[in-house]
Order: sequence, then C-alpha cells, then structure tokens
Amino acid sequence: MTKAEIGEAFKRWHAANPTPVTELEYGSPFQLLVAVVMSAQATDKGVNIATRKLFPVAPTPEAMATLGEAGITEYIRTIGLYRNKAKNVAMLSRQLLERHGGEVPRDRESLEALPGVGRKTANVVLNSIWREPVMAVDTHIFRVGNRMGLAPGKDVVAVEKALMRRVPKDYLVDAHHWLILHGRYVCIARKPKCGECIVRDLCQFPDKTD
DNA sequence: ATCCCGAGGG
DNA sequence: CCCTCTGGAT
Repeated sequence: MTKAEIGEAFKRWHAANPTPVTELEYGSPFQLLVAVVMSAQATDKGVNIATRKLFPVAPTPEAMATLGEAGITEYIRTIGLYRNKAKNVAMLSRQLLERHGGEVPRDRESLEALPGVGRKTANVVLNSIWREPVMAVDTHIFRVGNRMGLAPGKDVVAVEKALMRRVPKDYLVDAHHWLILHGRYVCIARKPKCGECIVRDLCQFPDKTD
C-alpha cells in the first residue's frame, strides 16, 4: 500500500467509527490490566463472561491478592490457559501493592516486569488507559497488517515498527482498535468478508470470489 | 521451539 | 474433526 492509500484507509475507518474502544469490560485501570492479561489466546466475549463475576468480588489489587490463585481459578476456568492466568493475576496484584502502591504503573519497563505482562499487553494498557501513541500488535493486527500489505513483517515487532512508521500520526492512537475490530469482524482469519470490507479497493489481496 | 488450554465456529 | 481467539514464559 502507498502512503496515500494508507491515509485513505484510516480516514474511512475513522469515519465509520470515530471513537473506537476496547470490547473488554472494566471499571478501572487495574481491571483493564487484568482483563487484558486474561485475553491472551482467548476471546473478549469469553473474558467478559468471567470478569463480570470476578470483578465485583475482587475489584482492586488488595481484594484480588486476598482472593488468591485458587480463588481466581474458580472464576476463570472457562478461559483457555486459565492456570497460568490465575497464577499471574494473583502475583501481579501482590506486585502492584508491594512496588507500586496498588496503582498500575504508566511506564513500559514496570508494566513488562509484571508476571503475565509482555510487550503487547503493556502497549494495550498504555494506549487504552492513557491514549499513548503506541501499537499493540496482536493476532488480528499481525494478520491484517500482512494480508492487506499495510504493514508486512515476519514477527510482531517488525509489524509494530512498520505500523509506527506508516500510520498517519493523527490516527495512531485509535489505529489499534480499528485494526482489531477490522480483523475480528471483517478481515477474519479463516474466511475474510471481502464483500463487506470498506477498504477492499486498497487491499493487496481482496477475495475476487466474494 | 514448546507449552499452556477452554469455548465457539465451520 | 480442525482452527482460532487482543500472548507470555521457559
């Protein structure tokens, strides 16, 4: 895609959805952090079903640490990788209390030092809570970036760098959510709905049969 | 490179 | 049945 085509694509996504937000349900930065950790290789819908019961019981790092790994497990058994996630969320809550006064740190270094938090999750927190211009590249964005020719790359870091370089500055903060939603509902992994795609004419691989 | 790991869709 | 879902740690 050319620079002009990329600008046009984001212009359309912006027009269709001016203020995109995550579909994860949360009531505080802490809850967003926990929800994102739990969303690894799982659907937002599935995470929301679990957190709707978990967050009222454990809305804060204090309550979550008290609930503990075993307690958390009972609420998230229906989510994939639940053993790792329960352990990470319990440890992460204790670490927030011990090192950060129970607050979610704003810098990437501190975030990535938390158990279960890697580059992608740290970027989601920085972007969703403080609207910082960073790109969290997940399974959807990696696929869309490569499939469209928007941001080709062999690994997620390569795609992240390509997006940071190619997405127009004015659209960078919201680009994460537009790309996620596009990947989730239109540019689906198995069978992309090219017939419903608003950027089809800008894409390098539109499905001609659709 | 491998493991973790349930639910939903096709 | 197989693939996918807002990955991270080893």
